[in-house]
Amino acid sequence: MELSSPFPLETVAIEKQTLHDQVANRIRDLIIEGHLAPGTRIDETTLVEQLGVSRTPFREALRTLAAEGLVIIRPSKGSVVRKLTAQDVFSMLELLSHLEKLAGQLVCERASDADIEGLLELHEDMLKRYREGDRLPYYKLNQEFHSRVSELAGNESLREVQANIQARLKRIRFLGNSKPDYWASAVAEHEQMAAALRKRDGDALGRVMAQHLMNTWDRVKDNL
Amino acid sequence: MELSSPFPLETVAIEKQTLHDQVANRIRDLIIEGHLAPGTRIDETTLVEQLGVSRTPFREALRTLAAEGLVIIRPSKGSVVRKLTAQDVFSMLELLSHLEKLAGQLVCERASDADIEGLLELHEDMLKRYREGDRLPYYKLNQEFHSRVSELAGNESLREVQANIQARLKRIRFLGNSKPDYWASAVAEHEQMAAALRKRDGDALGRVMAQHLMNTWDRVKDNL
DNA sequence: ATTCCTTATTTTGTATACAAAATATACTAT
DNA sequence: ATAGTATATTTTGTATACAAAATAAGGAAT
Repeated sequence: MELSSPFPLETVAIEKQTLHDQVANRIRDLIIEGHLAPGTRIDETTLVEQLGVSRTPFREALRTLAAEGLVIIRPSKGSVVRKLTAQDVFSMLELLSHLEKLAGQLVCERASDADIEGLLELHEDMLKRYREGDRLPYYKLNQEFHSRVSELAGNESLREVQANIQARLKRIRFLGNSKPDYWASAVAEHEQMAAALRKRDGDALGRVMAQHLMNTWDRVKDNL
Repeated sequence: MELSSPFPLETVAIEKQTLHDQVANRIRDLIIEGHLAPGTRIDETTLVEQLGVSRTPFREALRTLAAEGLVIIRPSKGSVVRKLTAQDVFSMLELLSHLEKLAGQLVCERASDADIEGLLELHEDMLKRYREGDRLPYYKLNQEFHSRVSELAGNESLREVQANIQARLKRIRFLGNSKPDYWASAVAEHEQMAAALRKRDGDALGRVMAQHLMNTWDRVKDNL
């Protein structure tokens, strides 16, 4: 018999998905993809029916989403999809810009050459999508790029927080790319990021990423 | 009949605490105050009995705490109080140092004179506690000081994230003040913060606060 | 009609009951 | 004894049932 893996099994095994996890993921997607619009009341009875689960896992899932800030639970009065005010969005983008600035600096210090290479490939993919006008794939690659930078910064807490804020902003950011000239300037900023990455110039990368996010605010603020 | 208050009632009314909220708060305190030690398995049956609630609100509370990062839920295998590795703590302190740096900068730009004054009073209280050797009150005022700075930075997202990380680190940080010389240097750093606050020198304040947290790491790392 | 109050209906909150999974125990074979 | 397997027990996950609160509907008085 072969020698078994040096890692204990549980770290390798695919994590079992409990029902409430699945439900949380499902509702999260519904919110992020806009099928449950901000401000919408979350009707337990119908949603539970549509998902084919009982209220128990459903309500547990709601608590998770509430802690993530996607949903507001008003005691005895039902839950609603959190509606972001302009101020909410600004505060998130301001914070995110500082977080990604930090991530940009750290990634240049800490990531391996291969990882940087991977980021640059991602960037090339984005460019291709841009040139071909494929908005949705571009958008997804863009999310992936920002997530990956945070991940490769080598600070798990930073990664978590970035992921959470990015999730909350997903819909908003999509709007920001909806006008062509906005898209063009976003792409130009990403070019600068790539250049800084190639030089592993953390300060430059951080600066561009921060700027990128404050520009996102400018692109987005009038839609709120 | 009198004219009613100009504010709608719900904004004034005390928020109704549902059972799962109370339970979440209760368990959170138990964890933070060390009555539920890191790594401890959370036994639903006994805990539910002690709290005198049924499993439903208890489990909902657990999901909240899990999302906050205080508890780990292992599907079908029970929950445990999250145990922080040295790396976890480092990543939190590194992130927190950047967050509070930002908070320090912003508070100098955005807070009112009265608010700054309030912070300085808090600082004086801390000094008094230090001189009298009252460790626990000092500790609480210290937490309050850092929270207040984040609050007065005028960015709600920043405040939330700071509060979350501070909560996770509460126990750890207490350790950091346990040795007298550590305490002394922490107080010295706070003196610098106060000086910067008086001058509304955001850069200086940010620098000291960031440094303060990286020093916390040095004070704490050997106890992990 | 409009306002107020009363009574239904729906919706939410919590407890309990049942099912499924994991863990512990006891037994058998070697 | 020990390893392995089968069975019992505990623990977790989910569904349902009941209670309490909020909302909606209906009707009486102005």
